Amino acid sequence: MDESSLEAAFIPALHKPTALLPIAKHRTSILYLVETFPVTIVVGQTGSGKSTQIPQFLENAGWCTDGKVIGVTQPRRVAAITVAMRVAEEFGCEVGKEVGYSIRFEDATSSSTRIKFLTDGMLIREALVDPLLSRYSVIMVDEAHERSISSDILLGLLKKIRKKRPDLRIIISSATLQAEDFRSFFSGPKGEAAPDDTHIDDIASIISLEGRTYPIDILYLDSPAEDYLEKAVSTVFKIHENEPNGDVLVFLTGRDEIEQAVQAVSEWSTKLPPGSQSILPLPLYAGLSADQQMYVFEEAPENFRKVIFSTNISEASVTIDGIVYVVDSGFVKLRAYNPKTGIESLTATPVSKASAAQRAGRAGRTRPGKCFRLYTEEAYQSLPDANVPEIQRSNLAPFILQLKALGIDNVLRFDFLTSPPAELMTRALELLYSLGALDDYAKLTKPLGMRMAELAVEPMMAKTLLSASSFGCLSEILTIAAMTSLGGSVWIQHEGEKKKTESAKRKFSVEEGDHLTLLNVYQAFVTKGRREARFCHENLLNFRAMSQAVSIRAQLKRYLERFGIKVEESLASPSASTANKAEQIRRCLTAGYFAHAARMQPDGTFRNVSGTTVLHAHPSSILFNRKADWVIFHEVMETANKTFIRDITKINKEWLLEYAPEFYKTS
DNA sequence: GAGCACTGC
Repeated sequence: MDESSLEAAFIPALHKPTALLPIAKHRTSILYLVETFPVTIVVGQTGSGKSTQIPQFLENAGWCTDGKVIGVTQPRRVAAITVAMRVAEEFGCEVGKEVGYSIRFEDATSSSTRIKFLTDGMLIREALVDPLLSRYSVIMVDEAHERSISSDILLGLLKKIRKKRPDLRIIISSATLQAEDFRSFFSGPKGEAAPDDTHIDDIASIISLEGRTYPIDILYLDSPAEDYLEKAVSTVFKIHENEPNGDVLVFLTGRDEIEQAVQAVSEWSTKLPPGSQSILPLPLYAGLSADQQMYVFEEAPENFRKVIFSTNISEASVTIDGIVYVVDSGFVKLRAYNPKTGIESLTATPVSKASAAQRAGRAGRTRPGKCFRLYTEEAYQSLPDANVPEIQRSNLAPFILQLKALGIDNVLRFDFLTSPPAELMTRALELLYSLGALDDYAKLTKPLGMRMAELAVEPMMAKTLLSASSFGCLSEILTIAAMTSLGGSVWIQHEGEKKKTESAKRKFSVEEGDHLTLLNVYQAFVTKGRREARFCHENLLNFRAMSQAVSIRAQLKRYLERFGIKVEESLASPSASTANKAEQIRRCLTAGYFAHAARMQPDGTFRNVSGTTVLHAHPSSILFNRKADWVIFHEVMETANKTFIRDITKINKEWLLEYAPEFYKTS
């Protein structure tokens, strides 16, 4: 056979698939770098095997002698569990033996554990007890490019620890774009120590691993879409009509949009000619129950093309097999925090290039795929490289408290990967001061501030809990703290059954507000409902959330007992007990939430104390459309149209002056 | 009279 005939038969592929190189090929170089450099930055995509293989290479190479442990942090609990399970299997041991994991409520480790997977928040907690993290020989921070607050703070701590523990080895796993940021964070800017430019960085090095993805065609719109929701739906139709088999994943921003799109597609798909392949549209967002979420993982019935309309949950947290086409709206809902008002907002924002790449990558996991971006290539070029790190757009109070508890007094000087705006710091310090966690010199108070830092709830609730004994309602406040930390997932909402949910709620409602109502729900669950799923089902309660509340409550109780605070359990429902008990609970809540006070106006809306912000009771509140005067609330959030307050309780104005005279002395 | 993306101790 001559060469020319070969050329005639084969056409070179437009895109070459990335080589399927196993990470094993890099074993020696990784070990060399970890041996030589204090900090190693590993660049590799999902699927490169870095999280599972690198810890095993290190264990094998003797990094666990003398009882030392290799710690691998993950941003999410599920990831810590699943990676630990896979590594344990490859290692040939049970989870919890040589390979284990540690997350809130679950410690699957033992004295024989050598490779330990844990959430980054958990490792920061460990530093409270063991400030130099002396048990660990190597710490690998996985998915550091996501720039969560905890992984950012962890990196700052590790940089500090490294100076006192030169033997500690740090591995940071990152996407390509951010690798250089991490390197210069640990080594200083390139050439800083060498004016002659021949300086070889002796602190941090970067290694790249090939990922295992297939090529993906990226397609842009030639002119901007007026309505990306409409465009998303019509793009799905086009894919269905023109493209070969393969499931579709559509990225939208929220529940509303997703339900609309699912509706539109299912109406349209009934008009498909009989006999042709049909479409199965499915929603996916965090608010769905576990059962409803499971549908997206099931294979579509024969002659159906699965189309999943999803929030950002599928960008990193959830992986669905069989996706060949991705439709990217180009938007995501992001949380922001306004330090001037202390109000969080949640608004649809253009995605970053990093996010867009991650979304597109979801198409190429099993075979070559296509990504339809519902924006122009020009618009893509103007997107920011990465999202603004969480630390620059969040309420920092809980983290300042943790840093202080770790002995870092001068938080303004803390070495942040990216510094938070000064206003955010000031706001957090002011709040902590007003709660009594910090003294006039911004030092952590003892025991109050120290205990607030140790409790796994946000500062205002921590203050409430630590005040509860003196109000004689600790048992009740423990329950309320657990229930509010569920973040509104107590009730199950089925589509088109809003009325049913409302009447289910009414059964437990307490006139004074949401906190006492939540207390009522919990007490009914553990007594009448015997903590069973059936009770939840009958009352439209979220069983998973209620069980979670039981665990959180138990954990908080253990903390308090460790502080020497006695918890006297009482299971009387607030309505059945004296009115005095309910009042004590409301007073106690005021002692922690005085900064979240508002007063109802004649028009039914609320104003904050300074009168500057119009607040609306969230429709999920018992006080929605009811009359009230002064209230305190757990949470405030701004959406596109309105600013809502959630978990609201009626109080007396005098209590504010009684429990926060400093805070309210001018008003 | 109307709605919150995601994660964590």
